[in-house]
Amino acid sequence: MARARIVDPDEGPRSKRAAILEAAVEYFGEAGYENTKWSDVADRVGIGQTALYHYFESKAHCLLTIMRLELQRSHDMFAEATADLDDPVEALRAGVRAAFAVSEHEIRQMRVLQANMSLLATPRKSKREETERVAARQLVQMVERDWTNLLMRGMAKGAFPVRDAHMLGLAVLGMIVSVWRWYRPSGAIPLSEISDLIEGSVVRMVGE
Amino acid sequence: MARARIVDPDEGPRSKRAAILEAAVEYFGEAGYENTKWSDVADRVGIGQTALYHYFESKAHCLLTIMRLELQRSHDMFAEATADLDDPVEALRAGVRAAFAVSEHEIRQMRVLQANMSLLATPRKSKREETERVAARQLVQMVERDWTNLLMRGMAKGAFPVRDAHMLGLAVLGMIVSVWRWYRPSGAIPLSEISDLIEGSVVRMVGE
DNA sequence: GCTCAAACTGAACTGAACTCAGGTTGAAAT
DNA sequence: ATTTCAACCTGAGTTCAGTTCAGTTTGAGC
Repeated sequence: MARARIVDPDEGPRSKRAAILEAAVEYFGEAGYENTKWSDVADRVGIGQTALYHYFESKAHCLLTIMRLELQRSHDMFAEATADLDDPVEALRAGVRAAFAVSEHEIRQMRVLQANMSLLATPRKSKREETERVAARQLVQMVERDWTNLLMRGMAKGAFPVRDAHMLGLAVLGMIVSVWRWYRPSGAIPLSEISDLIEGSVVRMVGE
Repeated sequence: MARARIVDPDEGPRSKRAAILEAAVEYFGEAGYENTKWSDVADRVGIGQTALYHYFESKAHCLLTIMRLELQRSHDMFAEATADLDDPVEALRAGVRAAFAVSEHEIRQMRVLQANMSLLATPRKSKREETERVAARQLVQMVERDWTNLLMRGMAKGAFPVRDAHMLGLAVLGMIVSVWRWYRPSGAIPLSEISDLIEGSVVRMVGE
């Protein structure tokens, strides 16, 4: 399994793919996907609108790519943070902390992902879009399994009371990602405080 | 305060407003707002596309109306469920249970609301849309305050340990509404089980 | 300095949301 | 029973962002 991992295209020396993705994350994250014109992204990068189609099949294809990349990052960060922690409670805490140890650009990317999550539900007409969508969906399930497995491990070890690990995992994950709907770096509350509160809440709701 | 409550227009005897809202909830909820053509809604109701504009200024205006109505409902249900419960823990449990005591139509409406929440962030160009948006935003804050106040009351009474009630309230609310992103009535898990698990989780994370 | 794929472009096309300029209908007042 | 008029509706356009087309330019590597 996990054979379907998309290999991102090798970028030529004058490729603007990375610049497009960055500009798109910024616009989609700040103004919203619907509110940003595809041509705005082109302008920001300094190319004509049609040049975008050299890199992405469509505006949606670009969005789906951003979402997949963010999901890949989330999954990788979780795995790295929890890898060599045997104590389930410590692993749980590390997982939460990793989820909030993010740069401003990554925050925007999270926001884009969360705001457009429902896009992953329905099939796409074009091949490349559908490929990205399916890959993203699989990554969503992987991230869900990351949390579920952690909880199941803890329950098996007797560190957590036995409950429906899948549903509980979804609830934990839901609580964590809900932060990206309202959090803004410019706001009054520092992210570290949010992280601490969520970390404590997760430990309490999973434990006893 | 709360003076800005929108009074929904009196409907004439042959008004199709209710029918449009119902069809729109169904389409937006099942296929997604972006994926449903405004004319699909017209077809379902049995009128020409342009007749829609007699009732709503735009597709977005209809969506915003649906969202506002759902927020109003959520707020009212919470208030009703928790009104005469003095014990903070009991009130908390009642609030969670009320959030999940919903019909299939209301589930779809929740899904529409959650999937398009980010629409409330940026101002709208047209007056009527903006009015709906602002009203919806206020209702969001009211719902947030519902939970926050409940937590603060519990903390003041010594029923819950003192923590940042606003952040905790947002976390609780985030966990609850996250269910509408994945739950489908056709799925294997009955809603009552989800409700029970969330209820327990909320009590544990808020209490100690 | 040649080559050719990568990178780009202006002009045209598409389709869904929306506007316009009226036409129809039926509840209620006369 | 007729009239009235606001509510309700329509077909024919318009608009605009996303996309396609039919090529042209660029520059890294031979």
